[in-house]
Amino acid sequence: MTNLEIASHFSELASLMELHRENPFKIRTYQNVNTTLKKMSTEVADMSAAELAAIKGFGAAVQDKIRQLNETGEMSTLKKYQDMTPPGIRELVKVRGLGPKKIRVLWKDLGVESIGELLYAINENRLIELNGFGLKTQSSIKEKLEYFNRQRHKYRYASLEPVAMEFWELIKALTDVKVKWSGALRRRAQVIDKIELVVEHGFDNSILNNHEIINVTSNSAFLIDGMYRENYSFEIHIAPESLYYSFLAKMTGSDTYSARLKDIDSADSEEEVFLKSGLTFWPPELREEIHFDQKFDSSELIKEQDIKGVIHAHSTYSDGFDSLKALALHCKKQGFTYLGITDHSQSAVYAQGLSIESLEKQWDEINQLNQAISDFQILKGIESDILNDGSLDYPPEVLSSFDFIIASIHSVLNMDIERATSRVIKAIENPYTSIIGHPTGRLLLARPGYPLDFEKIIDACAANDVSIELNANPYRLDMDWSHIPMAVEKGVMISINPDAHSMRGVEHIKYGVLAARKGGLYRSQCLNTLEVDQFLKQLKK
DNA sequence: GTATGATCATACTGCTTGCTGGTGCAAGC
Repeated sequence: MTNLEIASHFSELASLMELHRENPFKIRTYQNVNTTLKKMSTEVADMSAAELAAIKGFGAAVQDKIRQLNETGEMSTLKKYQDMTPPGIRELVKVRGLGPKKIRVLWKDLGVESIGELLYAINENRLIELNGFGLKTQSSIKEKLEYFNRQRHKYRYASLEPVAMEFWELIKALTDVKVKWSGALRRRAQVIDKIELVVEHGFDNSILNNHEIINVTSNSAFLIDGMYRENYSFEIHIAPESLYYSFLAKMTGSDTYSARLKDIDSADSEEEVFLKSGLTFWPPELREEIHFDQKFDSSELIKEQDIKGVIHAHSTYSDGFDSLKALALHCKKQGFTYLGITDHSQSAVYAQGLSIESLEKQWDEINQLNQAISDFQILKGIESDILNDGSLDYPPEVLSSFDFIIASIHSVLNMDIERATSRVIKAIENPYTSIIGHPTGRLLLARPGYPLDFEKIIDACAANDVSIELNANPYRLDMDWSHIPMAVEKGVMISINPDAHSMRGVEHIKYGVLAARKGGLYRSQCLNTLEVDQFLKQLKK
């Protein structure tokens, strides 16, 4: 079992125990196990018993539960709490903004046992009779449930990618004809609802019947759809004879885009289809509406290997899993030439944000490491919280000591568009701000983020020489790729940042690069494709 | 349930916000 899978078991256990009012310290322990597992760079399945026992917060009971998961795929304690909780209530626990205390009241006092029943009760105005509930709480719960329902049965690209790869390999092994990804998956959309494949004419659609992990729900001469491994929808489109590449190109692009492509008989490649349709060939990720009439030089598009520096990473000084030294050595080994370390600032108490004293300690260590590690540089950065009024949370004399500053919002995420926009603009106008971090605060499929007037944000960045982060964490991918053309047009540089909380987190850069390519970003428009000297020079411009 | 300092007992990120009910609490980061 992977760390992420194990982590989700502990996270569910903690939530269910909270719902059943168990010992809060046990709950805290399981929540900590969840966060630790998500940050770790080594799979616990590959670790020895002694190595597992050495991890802080992993005592005998936790080790035992991990062992059980790895050996049987199940955890008996979790099973016990699952059996005590109706399935609909277990689903409610996953809705953001609705905590265990409120859910318990809804379940025990109102008798609600599912999302559907809860929405019905809200429509009958029945929540306001409950203790601790009022009209505002009722309508905010309704909003959150509706958002949750809209996002159901969708996947973030990073979580679907390995499954889609596995499915593609499985189909390829069953047939001799050509098979390729298509649709939103091939366009590398950040949120996707199904795996789509295009297969060449001649595909024998009976081979999927009675397959143990593929469940076909409808099967015609042109389209097969069904479920893979119980919870992944798929569609297999069968190309008409001699039109494989035309069909593939059409099934990959968005609707309006595909309408411009012609049926080219017996084409040997997608490039030929584009050429004979009178269009420039674009890689799949760019085949979206908003690029319709734009011109791109696809050889200039950013690639993963163009990124020179790892910007935005957390170490054990705040809430990261790995030490500063381990992170730096890892980045060097991966071929990067610099690391911009950005632990949390002092007001981020929940993430052990750095006091001024801890900052000085970190700077001493950075100086020593920079002496010791050759051909590599660690830059002194910080992810400074943007406070409610838009100010940063260190005094100017401290802010001026950093090599660069990422300013991000981590609290009060519910401002309206005017207040949120002016808050961010004030942070952009701060003379010490270099980069605006995860600008909208969204979490894909979980939280929409606060509303922002993005044009004003981009204008303010252009006026103040501030770059915008494309946070590469697959849950964020924030800024959204669709805003990249506007930023680029106004000369604002984009920094593709992993927001790494461990060595492994550095890998997320690849998802940021995919999103940046969707936005049509060239390597010259990306801040951290610059070598370290140019990077620093660009900041000081 | 775990870590720590002393052998069983004790402490465990903390602050802000907004809602509800007239001060306390849930939820979020």
